[in-house]
Amino acid sequence: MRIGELSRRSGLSRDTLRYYERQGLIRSEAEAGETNTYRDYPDDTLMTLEVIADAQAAGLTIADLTLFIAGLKAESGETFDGLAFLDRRIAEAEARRARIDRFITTLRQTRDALERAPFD
Amino acid sequence: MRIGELSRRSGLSRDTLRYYERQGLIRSEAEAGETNTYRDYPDDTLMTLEVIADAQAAGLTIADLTLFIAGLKAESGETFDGLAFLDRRIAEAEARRARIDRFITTLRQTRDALERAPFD
DNA sequence: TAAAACCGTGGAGTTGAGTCAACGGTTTTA
DNA sequence: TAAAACCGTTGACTCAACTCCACGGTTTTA
Repeated sequence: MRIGELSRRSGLSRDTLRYYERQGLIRSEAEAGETNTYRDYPDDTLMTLEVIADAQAAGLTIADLTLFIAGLKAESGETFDGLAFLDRRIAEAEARRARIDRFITTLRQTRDALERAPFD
Repeated sequence: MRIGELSRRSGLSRDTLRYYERQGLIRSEAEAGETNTYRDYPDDTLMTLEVIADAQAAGLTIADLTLFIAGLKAESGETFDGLAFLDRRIAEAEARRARIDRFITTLRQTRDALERAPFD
């Protein structure tokens, strides 16, 4: 699919998609047998973009993600300690989730207090 | 407590603390009866800083937090729709939480796959 | 009491993640 | 077939959240 369609379906701007591609997060090929230079994205790019959004919510930077993607497909064994990397990210994501949970509790308490005493 | 101690105990730099104060997130008084111009933070600032960190994990910007704090203490009733603001933030925080959960699942699956096939 | 450790201000610089503008080529549509 | 709608690149710009630096005053410590 071309960038315009991917943009519509993902909700991300064309600039953002090209930016992600420059950073190595997604890939495209030149459209087959065309004279133009238009990008052609495979359908599963939409799923990749969802994972990217999830990872960002969990606090990973784009550089982290690049490393992650590069590491996972680097079959070169020793250059990247995948397990350690993953364990670290899991712990960080869980810590962030705990913070969010705490904040949701704070918000709910505030909300309830405000609802009970609207004219303070 | 002075800024150096607050910095040590919170893990935030002195510059960050002064930045937060400029943004209205925390407050200090001049040290009582001193000739200097040193900031003096109340002990509960540490708790405030925890809430700020939680809120940031939940995706709020510092501007959001400033608004939030200002809104809650503005007894001026009409200028700020506290309930709507809170409901919106709760929904956003929950959405972010769901993304993180999904990402943790992804990470765990990746980790398990890597552990089972370490020499791919 | 001098050195070391703190603190203050003002302002410039950095980083991450986009976003925008200008300019020109390509497809699609009326 | 011309206008509208796309697409490409390059490079500058923005914005949030810090971070650093220079310079000078204050406290604490050896």
